[in-house]
Formats: sequence, structure tokens, C-alpha cells
Amino acid sequence: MGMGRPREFDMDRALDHALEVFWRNGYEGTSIAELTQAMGINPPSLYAAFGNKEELFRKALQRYVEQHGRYWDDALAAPTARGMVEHLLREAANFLSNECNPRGCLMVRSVVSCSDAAEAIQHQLASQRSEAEARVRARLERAKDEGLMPPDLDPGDFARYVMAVMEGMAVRAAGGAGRQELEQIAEMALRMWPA
Amino acid sequence: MGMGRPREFDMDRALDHALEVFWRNGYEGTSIAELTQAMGINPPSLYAAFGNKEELFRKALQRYVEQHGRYWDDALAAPTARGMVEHLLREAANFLSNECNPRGCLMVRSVVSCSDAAEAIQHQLASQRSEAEARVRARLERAKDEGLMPPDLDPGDFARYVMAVMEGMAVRAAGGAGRQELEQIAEMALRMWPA
DNA sequence: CTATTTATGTATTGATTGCTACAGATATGG
DNA sequence: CCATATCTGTAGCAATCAATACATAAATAG
Repeated sequence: MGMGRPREFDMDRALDHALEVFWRNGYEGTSIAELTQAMGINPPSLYAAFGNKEELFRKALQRYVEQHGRYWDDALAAPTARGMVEHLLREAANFLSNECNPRGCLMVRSVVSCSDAAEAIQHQLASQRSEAEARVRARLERAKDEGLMPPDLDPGDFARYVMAVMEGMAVRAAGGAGRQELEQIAEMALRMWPA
Repeated sequence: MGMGRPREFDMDRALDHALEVFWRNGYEGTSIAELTQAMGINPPSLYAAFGNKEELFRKALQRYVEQHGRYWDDALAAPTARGMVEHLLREAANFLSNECNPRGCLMVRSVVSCSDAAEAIQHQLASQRSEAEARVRARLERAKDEGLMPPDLDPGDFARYVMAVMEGMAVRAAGGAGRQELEQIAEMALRMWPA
């Protein structure tokens, strides 16, 4: 049996282009026509390779985390818990003000924007978000056990707080905030935990 | 000359229904068909009374601020600046976890969601947002002059920070966060300014 | 070679989008 | 009553939406 005609485009490259469009225009604001144009393929190729619009979006979301969420891993690898939070907030400010990227954060945008729409997308977002928060909390709990955290700071509450501040920064970035403005928010949030 | 046939529906009531739908589904996620059904009128009546979809949305946004942003005025009327911030954050938690309302904040949703779409909407959002922040900053500057603020806290930076935290809370609320979760974020943000 | 399998490009599907033409209804002014 | 002005419901506009039918092209297996 034959193996069929080989695919003529690079799936990862096409996915990157789709991600770019989704990032800029959101899930509902992006049409198949825009996607196929940006990806350089025709609708049948898109559907054969990625399923449908929702599946393509979920794959783009996954790629977004892998390609643009690396500063997260760097932060979690910081030697101290306080250094992790520092890295997280400052790199978020840096990332969100990078003018090479569309404004704002694709995940935040999707959480806020797809509420009544595709349920599977919401589930994927919720699990990615809670996993990220859990990793921060675990790191803080370790620091707490080692006595390296202010004693009146609860790791769970503080992890959630840091996430909320970052999400707020993403909203500001979507509204046009620049690097300086975002960095000031980050520095302000850091004042709660004296170095 | 005659004055014409009188309108058979209540504009404010219809606007409230439109607001409800926009709040739940966002601007792009709401169709004229959904709007006319919720408002109990037909398309020609909608267009005659409100212009078009974008104008209707902007009027709904304005009504949203008037009807659901009253806790903002209460906060600004608080006797102390610290009390204002307290009121702002706690009432935001309360408002965002009110299960009578759709999830999240319509303004935050719109900032994040309409970026490439209607430009006039973005302008309206930006001016409303910066006006709100300016009012908070002005109140803090007054407190600063009176020596009622921590000396190392800049009023402008702190006002922006409080706004960002509230916007982060709105994102969490859109993602399904409950009252307790939001209140913990609010209390955490308040710890920066010892009572 | 033929048979099979998969990808591609064209062209199109039915449904939905925001919006409106049109005719009839209901008010006021004369 | 008549003329004018505005609203209402039906019905439908062109454009766009996500998704596909179909024929052809390009690969492997035998």
C-alpha cells in the first residue's frame, strides 16, 4: 500500500503563523480565511492537518506556552523563592512589552474572551493556569519550610496573588501599556516581600 | 406636521438587556439576532434607536459604568485614602463574585478582546480607564501631601498598581474564581499599606 | 506498469453575519 | 379627513462564516 502524497508545508511553521493571528485577533476574531492566508495553505490542507478551527486554536495555545513561556521555567529554576517571584514579574513585564509580539497575553485573552464559547478551550486554559500556579505555590512552600519566607505570608495566597498581578499586567499591556509602566507594577508587587 | 408613531419599548430597559448579552458573550461573540431577541425588538427598531452594533455596545458600556460602577464613587468618598483603596479592592471582589451578574468585568473583557476591532471602542475604554486611575491618584496625592501615606509609596505608581490588581482579579473572576479567592487577592494587595 | 493512499487547489456548501427596503401601523398638526 | 413623521414587522440583502466535494497531483507498494 502506498504512503500517499507528502505534505508540502511545514506544520510547525504553519502553526506559528496561526498562533500569530490568533494572538493578535483572538479566537472569535480570527477567520479561516485569515488563517489560511497567513499559513500559506488552503482550507482542505488546514482541516486535514489540524482538524478544525477549535483544535487548531488549542494546538496554537499549546505552542504558545512552549515557545513563549520559557521565562517561566527560568524563574522556577531560580536559586531562591524570592528570586523566582522577582524573575517571574520582571520577565512578564519584559515579555508583555516586547514589540515583536502582538499585545497582551494569548492565555489571558482567551480566558476572558471564550467564556461562553468553546468549552474544551476553557478546560485546557484552566488546567494550564492551575498547573502554573501550583508550581509557584510548591516552590514557595519549600521556601516556607526552610524559613526563607516572611512568616505571615501564606504560600498559596501569595502564589495566587502573584498570578493575579501578572494577569493584571497582561490586561494593561493589551490596553497599550509600555515597558516602564509594567515594570513599575512589578516592582510595586515585589515590595510586599522585602529582599 | 405630525410627530410620528411613538416608540413601543423602553430604551433603558432594552439597553439593560443588550448589556447583559454583551457582558456574557463579548462584543464579537454577540450577534444582532441574540440582541434583538434579548431586547424583545426587531432589527429595524434596534438600528433606529441605537445606530448600529458598535454604537449600541458603546452605549451599553456607558450604562455598565453608570449602573455597576457605583461602588467606585463610594470608595472615592471614603474618609481616608487607605480606606478608599480598601473599599475599592474589597468591593471589586464582592462585585466580581456576584453570581447575579455574568462572569468578569465588561471593561476588562473589552480591552483585551477588541484590540484589532472597533477603534472607537478602544478610545472610549482608554479614556474611562485613565480617568478612573487619575481619580485614585488624585486622592492618593492629597493623602501624600497630608502625610497620610507611607513616605516611600508613590501615588501614581500605587494607583496604577491597584488598578492592575483589580484587573487581575477580573481575569480570575472570568476564569471562574469565587468570592473567597478574590478577597484573598484583595487582602494580599492591601498588606503593602499597613493600616 | 497498476493499485493504493494521502495532499492539494478550485469551487462551493448551507448557515449566519450585520444591516436595510418596504409596506403597514400609529401618532401629531393642520 | 389629510398630510407628515416616526415606529414596527416581514422579508431579504450582499458578504462572510466554518467546513467540504471533487478532481487532480504526487508519493509508495507490489
